[in-house]
Amino acid sequence: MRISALADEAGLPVATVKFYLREGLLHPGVATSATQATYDASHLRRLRVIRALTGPVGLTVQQTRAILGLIDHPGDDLYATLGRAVGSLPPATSPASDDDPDPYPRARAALAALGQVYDPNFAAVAQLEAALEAVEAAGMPISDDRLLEYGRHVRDIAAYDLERMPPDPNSAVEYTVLGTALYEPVLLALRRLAHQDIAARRDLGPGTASAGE
Amino acid sequence: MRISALADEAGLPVATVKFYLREGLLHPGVATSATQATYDASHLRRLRVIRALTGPVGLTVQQTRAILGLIDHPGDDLYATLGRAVGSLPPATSPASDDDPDPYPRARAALAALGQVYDPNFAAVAQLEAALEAVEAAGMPISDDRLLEYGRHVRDIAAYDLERMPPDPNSAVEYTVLGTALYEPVLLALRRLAHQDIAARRDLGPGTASAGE
DNA sequence: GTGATTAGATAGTGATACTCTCCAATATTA
DNA sequence: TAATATTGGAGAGTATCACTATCTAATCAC
Repeated sequence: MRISALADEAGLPVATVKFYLREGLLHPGVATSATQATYDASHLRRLRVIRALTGPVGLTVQQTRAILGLIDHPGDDLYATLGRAVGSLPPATSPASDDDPDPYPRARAALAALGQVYDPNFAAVAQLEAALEAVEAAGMPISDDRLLEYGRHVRDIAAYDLERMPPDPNSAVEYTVLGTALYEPVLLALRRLAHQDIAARRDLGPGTASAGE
Repeated sequence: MRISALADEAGLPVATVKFYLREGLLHPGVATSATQATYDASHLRRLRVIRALTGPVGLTVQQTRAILGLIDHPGDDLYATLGRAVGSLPPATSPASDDDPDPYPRARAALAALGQVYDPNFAAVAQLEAALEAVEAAGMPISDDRLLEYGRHVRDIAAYDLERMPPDPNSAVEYTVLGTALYEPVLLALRRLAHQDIAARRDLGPGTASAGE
């Protein structure tokens, strides 16, 4: 398969495929001469993953490269690989300064309330802190009750995810890393649809709301 | 309060505040002369919302303007306003062509399985379709079982959200629109943390995984 | 009255994700 | 075999975005 056929199959301009090659997102084809290389199904598959990550998931090329790198060269520790994967996902957070004794107070409190491990080195902790800061600053702080409710459901979802991890180590990394990233848009779309569905069923006009938090 | 004081309080450069004024994200202050205007707490509050939306939520200035516009000028129908809000949120989707009899087959099937209303005009339906297409293309299709599991939990979360809607119509719109957008990063961070927590508890190395889906 | 500040407008910047152009070498086809 | 098309590779160009900087005339604070 030559580059034009590959681009056609993937539904992309040849220039874009070349761009991904240059950026190291797509592995090179097998060169058959100075001006020719052949590509196979693995390239097509990779292009589809790239488009999924840069599209609905909304990753930049840099972030996509980081995620793909983890899949291609997983460490021997899935827990650590998962941590690195989350660190490559948006929203990007800056590392906390070393001399701050309690860099993520909101996240720490939240995780304590949920009975979960608090590891300040995990990127998602910084992401949670930033998210909690933002909702607070925007005047819509999250009550403990809401946090517990969200946490409980989300934990069930995560448990479901991990129960279905494939046994093969390489597949496990790919499943976990891609699953974390790819299923997020699905989850958000489902939540938005559930809001709509419930609102529709209650036939809520602006004056027919119920009690506050 | 003058613009420099406002910028200081919000922790932003004056140039950025001016930019938001120009872009119509921030309402103008009260002009006291040709070269002076005063700003108040409402401006500070608005700046915090803007930063929350453009930061962790990851909206562009355009999308932020659309969301703020909905809060400032809500229609008299919360259901429709919610629809417009979701349409302004990423990921952006292009409208389906009118002559396509079934533009969102995956989303339609998913909603049918969940027993929820299918409304092809709702933006989240297109978003769900795009997300499902992407996971499929990436080689990690979602099983019906997983969809049901996600849908069930997410629906409970949405029900919790709507139960706590404030009674006042204007507050209800703000709560619903901002709540949809602002709580999403929290939810995603919690899911990532739950993955980590469960992985840590099981002390999962690469070889210690369980059964596949 | 003098130096700082402001509103408002215009232009510049740096990052990002492509997209285009060009070239010499090679492949395909008539 | 000759004409035409395609390719790999490299470089430059483009469009968008979210600021950021500069400038000017007016006004403020001391």
